[in-house]
Formats: sequence, C-alpha cells, structure tokens
Amino acid sequence: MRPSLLPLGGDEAGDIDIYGASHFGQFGEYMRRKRAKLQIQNATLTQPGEDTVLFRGLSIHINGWTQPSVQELRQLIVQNGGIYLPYLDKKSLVTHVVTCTLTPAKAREFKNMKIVLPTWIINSVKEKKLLPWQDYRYVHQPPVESAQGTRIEQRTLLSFATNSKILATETKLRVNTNTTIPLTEDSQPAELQSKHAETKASIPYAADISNRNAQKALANPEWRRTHTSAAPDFVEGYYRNSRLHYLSTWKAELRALIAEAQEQLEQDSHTTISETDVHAEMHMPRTDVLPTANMHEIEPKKAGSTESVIDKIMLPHSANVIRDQTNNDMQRVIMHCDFDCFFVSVGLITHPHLRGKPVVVCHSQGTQGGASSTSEIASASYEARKQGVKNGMSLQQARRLCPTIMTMPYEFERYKQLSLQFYNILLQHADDIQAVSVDEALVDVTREVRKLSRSHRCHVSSQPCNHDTATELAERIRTQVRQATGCEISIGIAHNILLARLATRRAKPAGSFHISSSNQTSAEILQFMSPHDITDLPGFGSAAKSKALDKLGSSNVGKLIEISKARLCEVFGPGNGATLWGFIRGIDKRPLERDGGRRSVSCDINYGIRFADQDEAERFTYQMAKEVKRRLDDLGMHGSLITLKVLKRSASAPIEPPKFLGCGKCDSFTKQAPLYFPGGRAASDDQVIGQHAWRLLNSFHFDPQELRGIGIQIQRLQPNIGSKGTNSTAGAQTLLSFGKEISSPSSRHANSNKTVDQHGKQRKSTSIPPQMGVLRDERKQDVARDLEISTLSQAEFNMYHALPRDVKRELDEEFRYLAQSPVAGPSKVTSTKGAIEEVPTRSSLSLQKRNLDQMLKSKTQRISESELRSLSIDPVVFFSLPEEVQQEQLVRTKLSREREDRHYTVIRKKVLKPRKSSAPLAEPRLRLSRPKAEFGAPQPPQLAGRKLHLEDTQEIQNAISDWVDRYRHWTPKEKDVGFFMKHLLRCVGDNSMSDGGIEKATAVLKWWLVLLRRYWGPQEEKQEQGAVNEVAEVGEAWWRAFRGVKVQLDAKVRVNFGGSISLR
DNA sequence: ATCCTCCCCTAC
DNA sequence: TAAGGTAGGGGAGGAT
Ligand SMILES: Nc1ccn([C@H]2C[C@H](O)[C@@H](COP(=O)(O)OP(=O)(O)OP(=O)(O)O)O2)c(=O)n1
Ligand SMILES: [Mg+2]
Repeated sequence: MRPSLLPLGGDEAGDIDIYGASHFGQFGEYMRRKRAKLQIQNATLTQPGEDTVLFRGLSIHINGWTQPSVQELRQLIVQNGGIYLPYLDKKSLVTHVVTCTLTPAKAREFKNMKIVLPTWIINSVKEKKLLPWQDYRYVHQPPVESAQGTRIEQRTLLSFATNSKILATETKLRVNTNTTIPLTEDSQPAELQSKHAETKASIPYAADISNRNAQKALANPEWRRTHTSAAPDFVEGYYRNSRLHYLSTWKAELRALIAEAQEQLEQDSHTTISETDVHAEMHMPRTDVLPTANMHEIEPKKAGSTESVIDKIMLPHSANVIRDQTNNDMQRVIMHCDFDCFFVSVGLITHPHLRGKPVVVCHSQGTQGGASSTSEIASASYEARKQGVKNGMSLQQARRLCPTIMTMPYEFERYKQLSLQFYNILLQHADDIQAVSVDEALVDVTREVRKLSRSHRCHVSSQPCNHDTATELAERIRTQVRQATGCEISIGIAHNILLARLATRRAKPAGSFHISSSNQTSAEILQFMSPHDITDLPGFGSAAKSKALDKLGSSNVGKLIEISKARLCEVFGPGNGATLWGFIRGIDKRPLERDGGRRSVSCDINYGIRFADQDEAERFTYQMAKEVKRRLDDLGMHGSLITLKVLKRSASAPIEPPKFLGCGKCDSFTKQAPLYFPGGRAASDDQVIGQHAWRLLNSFHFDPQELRGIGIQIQRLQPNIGSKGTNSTAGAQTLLSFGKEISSPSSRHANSNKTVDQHGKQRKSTSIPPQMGVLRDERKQDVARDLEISTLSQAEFNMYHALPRDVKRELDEEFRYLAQSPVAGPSKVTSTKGAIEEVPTRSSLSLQKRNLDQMLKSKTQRISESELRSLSIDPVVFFSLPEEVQQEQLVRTKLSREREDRHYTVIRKKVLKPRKSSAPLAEPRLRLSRPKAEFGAPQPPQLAGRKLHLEDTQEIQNAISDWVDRYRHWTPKEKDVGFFMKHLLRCVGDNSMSDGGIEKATAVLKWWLVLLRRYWGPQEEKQEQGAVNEVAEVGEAWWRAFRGVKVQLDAKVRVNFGGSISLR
C-alpha cells in the first residue's frame, strides 16, 4: 500500500536548465574569481622590449596542467606582448585558452573559445610570428563513446565560424564572428541554442548581434525617453510590473507576518506557563495564530474527555521534543505545500475557457510580439509543460515548442489575496511554519498528525493502523485550500524539509505524496534519492552542478553518494559539502527557518537601463534612492552603510542583448560607503541616499551609455527613533486586516468531521501550541541571566526584572558574558577573557552606587539632561520617548556601560549583525525578534574592527566627525586611537605604492584638528594637569591622542620620505 | 580561532 | 515591444 519511491517512468533527465540558460545571459560561465594579486605579479614580469609584439592584443588563459609548465608558458606570453590571464573571469576578455587536457565540464565551458595546445605558443615564439591557431587547436576527446554528435557538430560549426583571419592587430578578438551563422532576425540565437543543448548553453554564437528590434526602438529618442530608465517615472512603473519584485516583496511580508504571529504566541505562552502550573495551562486561553484574530474564547475548560486532557498536557511536550533535538528528526512531520502553476491557476479563475489548454502567464498578450516575443513566462500550465514549456522561458521559445500556446495577463493583486487565504489555512494546522514564497510554505504538522493517529487508534480499536494520517491531513488541507481559493495545491510529506520538497514533485499536479520515515526503509530512501540530479536538491543550482561535473565527474546523486564527505567539502566548501553529503542520503536536519529580522533593504533594476548621458543616470539614481527610502520608511528603519551595484555591458556583449531591453552579459561592480546624515542619525533621507549613491556611481567613471543595471542597498539597519520598530510593515498591515476575515478554527474536534468545519467558533486548538522548547531554552537562559545580573545593584536588579519580558530578553541577548567559567586567570587582567572573579573591586562598587542613584532618580523623577549626556544619550530624543522605552534605554545603556567599564568581555549581540550564532553558551539559541526601539544616539561606538572608508575627503571627514562626535563626552578609547593610527600609518607606508597616501593622511589629521579645536579649543595648549572640569579632562585626552598619532606619523614619514607632515 | 568584507549563489 | 528583484546563506581570504 505504501507508495513506491521508485522513479516514475516517462520524462526524466532532459533537464535543461532553461532558467539558468536565459538568466541574465550569464549562463554557467562559472569561474572562481581571485583577487588581482596575480595580475599584479604578472605585470611585473612584463619586459617591454621592441619586438615583443607577437601576442599583442591577445589575452591568453592557461588551463590545468601543461607541458611545458604554466610558468614557462606565461613567461613566453608575457614577454611577447600578450596578456596572461591567470583566472578566467567574466570581467576579462579571453582570446585563447591553452591546455593539454580538458575535463568535460571545462570543454563545455570553453566550447566557444579558441582552445589551443601549448605548441602554438612555443612554435609561434620560435618562428617569431603568430601562427594560425587553428593548426594547433585542441580537440576534446569525449571520455566515453557517447553520442556527442551534436556537440562535435557544433564545435565544427564554431571553428568554421571563427575561421576568419586573426589579425595580430586585433585588440579585442571576438570569440564569435556572426557572419556565417544564418539567422533570421526574430530567432534569437541564444535561445535557439539553449533549446537543444543538453548542457547549459554557454556563450551563444553571435551573442554580439545586437537585437534589432531593440535597436530600432531605441533609435527613436522620444521612445527611449518614455520607455526606458530615462523616463522620469520609470522606477515606479517598472516595479508595478515586475513579477520578481512582487515575489520578493510578498515573501518578506509573509515572513514578517508569521514572525509576528509566532512572537506573540511565544510571549503569551511564556507568560502563562511561567506563572502557573500545568493545571492552569489547561485553562490557558490559546491565542490564535493570526495576530488579528487573537481574542478567542477561552477554552471551555471542560476537560471532559481523557483525550483532551492528554492533548493539553502532552502536546506541548511533543512540540518541545520536536523543536530542538536532532535525534528526533525522524519523528517530525513536515509538509511542503505548493500551488500548482500558481499564476496560471489564479488566472484560470477569470479565464475559465482556457482551462485544459496550454496556457502561460506573461506580459506579452495575444499576438503581441508575434513569434519573436522575449517576454518571460512566469508560469506555464501543465498542458504547456507537456510540450516542454517551462517557467522562466521566453514566449518565443515557448511558441516554438508549442505553437498553440495561449497567454494570460498577470493579476498581482489576486495572487496576494489567494496566498493569504492559503497561509491562513496552513496556520490552522501548523506547529511551525516557514514562508518559502507566495505560493509555497513548509509546515510542521507533527502535532496534528499525532493527534489524528491517536484518535484513529481509539476509534478503530486494535487495528494496527496502516492508515496514513499524514496523507489524510494533507488531503484535508488540499480540500480546504481548493474550496477557499479555487486552486489546486500539491503537498509533499516527509520527516524533513529535503524529502518533503522532493515529495512535492511527485505529488504534482494536484496530489500529495508521503515519504514516511516509518514505512520506508533507509535503503528505499537512498533508492529514491539516487536518480535525482544535484540541482534537484534545494540550495544546489547550476554552479554546483558545474563543479560536480567538473571535479567529481557526475552530478547525479546516485553517483555522488560514492564521494567522501571530505571530498565534497573540498569541492563545495565545508558547510555546503557536509549538507550535500547528508542530502544525498536523504538526511536533512535543518529546522524550519524563522525570520530573524531584516538585515538589509535594497532595490535593483537591471532592465531597461539605457542612458544617453550623465543627467539621465543621475536622475534615475535619485529615483532609486527615493524608492529605497520609501522601503526603509515602511519598515521603520534606517541604515548606516550604503552599497551601490552597477552592471556594465561586458566588452564581449552586443550593445543590445537578445532579450528586449535586458541587461545582457554584464560585468558587475559594487562599492560601499558609510551613510551619514547631516544632523547625525536622523531617519533616512532620499536626497542624502541619492547623493551617496550618485557619488559612488560616479566614482566608477563609467560611460553612462554602457550602464545596464543599478542597485542600491542599505545595511547596518537600525529602527528609527520612536518607531514601533516591529516588523510590521504596511504590507503586513494589509495582511493582518485580511486575516481578520478568517475565523479561527480548530482542530480538536477536527477529527470528527471532514468538512471544513463550522465550529470554528468553538475552539482554537488549531493554534500553535505553547512552545515548550522555547520555554525550556528561556529557563536555561534565565539562570545565566541571573548570574550576570547579580553584579548589578539591587535597584538595577529590581528594575531589570520589572522590565517587560521581551525587553529583558533583548538585553540578555545583547550583553552576554563570554567568561562565565571561573577560570583562574593570571593576575594580570589584560586578556579580557575569564576575568570575572577579579571584578568586584572597589571601583565597580562605586560604579554600582552611582548607577543606583541614577536608576532611582530615573524611576522617581525625570533624569537630568546632564546625566543623560553622561550616558551619551541625547536628551531631546530621550524625552520624546514613551516612559517605558526611556527606562529600557537607560537600563540598556547602563548595563553596557558598566560591563565595559569593568573589563568584562561583552559580546554584543550584534544588533547590527547577529548573523552566526556565536553564542558561546546555551546551545539552542533563542530566536529573538529584532530590537523594538533603540536610540540612534548611544550606538556602540565601534571604530575599531571595521573597515575605515577613507576613499575621499568627504568620507574622511564623515568618519572622523562621527567618531569624535559620538565620543565627545568621553575620552577616546585607546583601541580606537590605535586602530585609527594604524590606518594612517599604512597610508604613508613604505611598501605601498600609495599615491596620495600622504595627502590622505594629512587630510585626515587636518580634519581631526579642526574638530578638536571646535570642541576643545581651549585645551589645545594646556599640558597635562589642571583639568578644571570633566569637559576639559575629556578634551585633554583627545588632544593627547592627537599628538600621539601625529608623533608616530611624523616619525614614519621622516623615515620614508624625509620631513614631517605639515598641517598648515 | 574568529571576525569582517566582498563577493557568488540560490530561490521563487 | 517588456517590466532579468532581492534577501540571505555561505565561502575565500585578509585582519585581528
Ligand atoms: N522563473 C519563475 C518562476 C516562478 N515564478 C512565479 C510564477 C509561479 O507561478 C510562482 C510559483 O513558482 P513555482 O516554482 O511554484 O512554479 P508554479 O507554481 O508555477 O508551478 P509548480 O509549482 O506547479 O511547479 O512564481 C516566476 O515568476 N518566474
Ligand atoms: Mg507552485
């Protein structure tokens, strides 16, 4: 009865990576890039002589082992005027590849290049003339017999195509000369080829034929001004129509929504449980999953049936078990739920007459574009898929495969609506849920499946229940979704995410499929895995496939199972290798992902970018900045780091790529800078972002006409002052209100009825149960926390515990002690680690005392401005906050202060960057929401440890201003001064060819001087002693630091250049 | 060792 | 004519 795990017959490996093939035209041109070092080394090798022109204009790469050696060949190339390319990357144009042997993967990669034997170099040098490379062409021998006929055919075609003369004078050698390729103007060569290439299409022939349709359109200046990035409202219009933009946006919204629901639930359960005993828990009102639907009837505590009591008491425990321990992985029940051809399914509701036909959703409608539309297909119906049509293909490609194809327009609003209904239904059944995308989610339904099983056993007494309750539940969910949305979903079920996802493929269309850990032996699971390709595994795509093919000889899971874990790690990296090793065996221990809070906000447009001049580019950049700012505002965030990304047409790409107004093959560049606002840390400002972005863009000095894509990313995010700071966004708001329409439902009686139940009002057992796992973690942490807190004064201790739970958790996260074990450290306490026991010194006591006083004051009366300032809190900002937040802020700041003063090692929960859990204690890390509200002012003043951006005067001034300004009430930290000095010293270093290094250092010092005079002018002359007041004391410390740095710099300058730096 | 930065890669 | 966006995992390699 159990489903077979053997591969289905029928379609199989014809896995053409269509998306990869057309995606940005970058194909599998995968090459690990290394930094420029080698190229520099190389430059030093060059000996420009008079007759070194043999290889002039040629860029030659040497692949793999060669005879003679790479070094020798390199020397020959370089000495004879050629450019040696140590690595193939997409930014350099290679003309020839020299090799003795080629792996099949490489052969594919180099398919369209001139591949020659080393003897070509040697003989050319010997004869002092450039010999025809064709005579030395490397011919790849397919390792096995295999019918590679087509490929060889293509090679032949290629060599013919490139057979045209090679002039030694060519500076940029075109890899492909198009003239011999017969193509009509509407059949795009790139797509033609990718269609029947069984490998990812490499650089297509004739890639340098400019798209004539596009050229024609762009030739009209008026058209260009209204239809491309030159248009004043291009950004807005573009985003209204970009499906990928919607996909990304929706995903973020859904994740935020779910995080919010979970957070609330967690809090509720904590509160209840921590204050009550198990009995009380039985009466605990369960909060519905939907944030909006929260007030629900309290469970009529009619613990009537044994069953319900068991549920109440046991379930949290099972949930607990599920949550953390890996050895219980086999017990989880994960469902992967995914709409069948989502956009098409939705579209069919309003276009019922197209049902059963090959249909796609794309922008181009009807006969628009004729047979040559490059419009991308977002979703194809299963009828269309039978003909080979795939999501992501261009319409013209699809028309070639299926001439009768029909199109439907996008209906973005409805996608979102239906998605919300879908999620609402899933939430009714979820212990935990991960939003994968608008049409797809991973749901942990362990609890409900268990419950169903139990009740089955009850009712069907003494039957060894070979009944698949998971599938039963899946079918019920499918029915629910069908009734609510009119669309089919498919569900894959398994005990882990990997298998659930793979099961979904089997389930589709309109079905469910269960890979049961109890019914399937591990051998069967291996058998199930074996026919898959590496690209079927989540997280492994075309680049992974190339690596596998290249370095391991196969991308098939059944073959890869023979590779050792160590080898996989070598090839794919330590993390990915281990993951892959598990995946190949059907093992996947990953928990469902939770939204950890936003870390960056960005917008990119890589379509329709066609500037005529700088002005257009500038205007566009400001449009983008405005968009980014809007997104930040919606999130209530701002950030202090900006990254600009630019796509520039690759030298080898045609002016107009095959895809209409696409970006084509591009080189990509990024540059980042700190983002400063005039008044300090205000909310974001689109003009300021625009200026930064434009300045960065300009710094590349690219021809505006060559630009093909622009992106602005903001990082190091912080909540805006006074902002609620929750994850709720405008989008989430919409979602929430939508959620209200769905009544909270239930599940306790769910097993008694098969219809979508009406008793929704009765109970809410459907809600997520209290998360015992989390609770447990929290308790564990409580211990640690109390330890830490014990170093606080009693008043602080009290206040700490009076804080709202979530705030406490935040503080806890934010300030963890690394040193908790009583390591008997050396009496010297410089190594900040493990110095705990030395702490209770007099100074710390007095510190406590002082804080106590301040704490008391802050509780009873308004804290004074000067006190605030002493904590580097801006009084104006402070008093504008709600009182609770004020308190939180005070405690937060004081905790931080005190601990630092005591030389504790404080691990700041990188509020800005809580990436990897570096958590030294408490292994299962409690996942927390982002800080709710935080001051912009007392930012952890982190100068050291981060890259200093000292590219231009503006940045220099900003960086120093920021530093001095933030610390103006404090003496500068030695560490920061040292860090700063080190950078300056490097500027005037001997080894670096730093042109302008001295100037830069001088500029820095000058600006520093300006600031010091501004703040502490009077102290400049005073030597040591006689600090009249605190301010003067601080000022003198700053001046001392300045003089110290100046002395060091002077010393080094004297050595390296003679003379000293003049600041005059 | 562990961090940080600057990428690449992946997914829908 | 079409609307190839985006957040986040992870790795390489340098800094600390
Ligand atoms: N290259 C792509 C892939 C997907 N999508 C959009 C349209 C899809 O309908 C939706 C969901 O993507 P899926 O991968 O789930 O594909 P479908 O739902 O269309 O088909 P199925 O899930 O049945 O395979 O995302 C898109 O716009 N472009
Ligand atoms: Mg789908």
